[in-house]
Amino acid sequence: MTNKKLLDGPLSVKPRPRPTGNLHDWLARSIGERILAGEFVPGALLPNEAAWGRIYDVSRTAVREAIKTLTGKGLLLSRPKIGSRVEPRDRWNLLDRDVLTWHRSAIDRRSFAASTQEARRVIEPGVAALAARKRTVEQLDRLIAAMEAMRNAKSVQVNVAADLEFHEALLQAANNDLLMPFGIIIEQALRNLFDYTSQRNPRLSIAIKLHEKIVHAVIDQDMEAARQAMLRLIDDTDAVIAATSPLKK
Amino acid sequence: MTNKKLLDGPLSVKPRPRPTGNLHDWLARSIGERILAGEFVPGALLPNEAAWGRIYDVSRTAVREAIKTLTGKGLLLSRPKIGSRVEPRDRWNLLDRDVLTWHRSAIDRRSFAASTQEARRVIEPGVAALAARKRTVEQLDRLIAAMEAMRNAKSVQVNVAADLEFHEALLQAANNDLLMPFGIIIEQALRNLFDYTSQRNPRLSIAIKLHEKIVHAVIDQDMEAARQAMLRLIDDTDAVIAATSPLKK
DNA sequence: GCAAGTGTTATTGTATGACAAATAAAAAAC
DNA sequence: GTTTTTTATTTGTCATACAATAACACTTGC
Repeated sequence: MTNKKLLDGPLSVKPRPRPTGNLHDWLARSIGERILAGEFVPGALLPNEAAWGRIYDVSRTAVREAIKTLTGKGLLLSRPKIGSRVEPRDRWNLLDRDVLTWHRSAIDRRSFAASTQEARRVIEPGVAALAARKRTVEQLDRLIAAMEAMRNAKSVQVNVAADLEFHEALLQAANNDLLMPFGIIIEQALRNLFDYTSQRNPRLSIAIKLHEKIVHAVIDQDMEAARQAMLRLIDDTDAVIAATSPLKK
Repeated sequence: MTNKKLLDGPLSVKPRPRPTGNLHDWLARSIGERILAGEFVPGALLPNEAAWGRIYDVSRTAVREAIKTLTGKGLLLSRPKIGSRVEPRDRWNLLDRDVLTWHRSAIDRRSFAASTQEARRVIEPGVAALAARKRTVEQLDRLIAAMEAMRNAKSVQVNVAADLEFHEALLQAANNDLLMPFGIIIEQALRNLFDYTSQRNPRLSIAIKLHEKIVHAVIDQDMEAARQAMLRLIDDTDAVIAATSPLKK
């Protein structure tokens, strides 16, 4: 950091808790978080590259690479003489791992949980039905193994991992590339749920039974049964969330 | 282009049909297409930055920015001393506009149509149901306006645009951010359908009636009716696709 | 006044060269 | 054989210079 041109006045807007790891990654994260937090709304013009460089005391190269990363995620569009403008929300790749993480930390927990559960309710029953129809035997094995791991889990951590693996395996068994990106929502929904309960799930045995119904439907290749079983599982998750205090954190 | 270090031997692997517009955008597209086409499979190591520079006769700067773009889309991961490695497929942001386009041109039309229709069948009925429950009056107005435009359309182009607008409006009316990224699938599905028929849709009047049923269900806030109406619409689209020659192009 | 062209200027785009940091792989030491 | 050290390769970061683009102000001609 031999950047001589430090901001010398009161215009120095932001602190710079200089990080670990790659500079451009960290920059992309910093700027991305600020966009998702609403500091720069869609249509707004960002500070220009040189300004970012001054704000964070980094070279224009690093700034540009960070901006390219964010552009790749659909958050920005840069044009000469104009600058970098925040894209409309419907262009954002909200299912990108990073973007979803920033989004999650920008909104309150409960409404995030509500969105994820709502989205799961739209998609996962159909995924379960597809998996029931199209799964290969290898994919079925993976699902059964995840079920087994869930049943035998001795700790909450192991249980959560098995749960994630179960839903990931189911999604993969649906054999449709275009649905795979949805996995990140399931993952976030379950992690969020885990943050809520944070203890041993009191309904764990119920949850296990519900998962088993899905497995059986997939074994039988019964699309409707799979769909219904998944719906009941999501209902149960909603119940767990509803049972936690709305004021918690 | 004053790059003196041209490849001088028979190792010069690729042509360079130097493009229009931004170099790094074009580079990202070129490399992205090659990845989606399977030239570099997940886990494979890409040529290093300097090599790309030689291959396309561009500076390392441009190469790095292109790679950052692709990394932002989840296709790559770069590490010092290693290089840039193609990420596993489930990390790819397949719902990114660019990535989906590259994917589309990398696989054959029919299987792309099959995937998109299958995905729509999973997602859109639930979206229609959600929209029926949660739409605001403004959102309903937008939906009705799209319906009107569809009814009055004099050309295929206008009809397709209205159709896209209809489904986009419906998706927006579902009021769930996490579902918005799926809009790109619907868009691609409809565009693909248009490429198929490429003429005036012989079932146009049927399609319009099916869309109207959805509108009425959303007006009535009848979730089940909306779901069923959407399912019937997708069935109809499948029928149109099935009616076209499997050998066409 | 106003339309059309013309120049000015702010911003991103591209190139080059240099060095830092990370780390896999090879070499050396034990 | 195992551990440690060195080396080499690749990405990461910086600085600087200039090109390309296009919004905006300005002139010019009518």
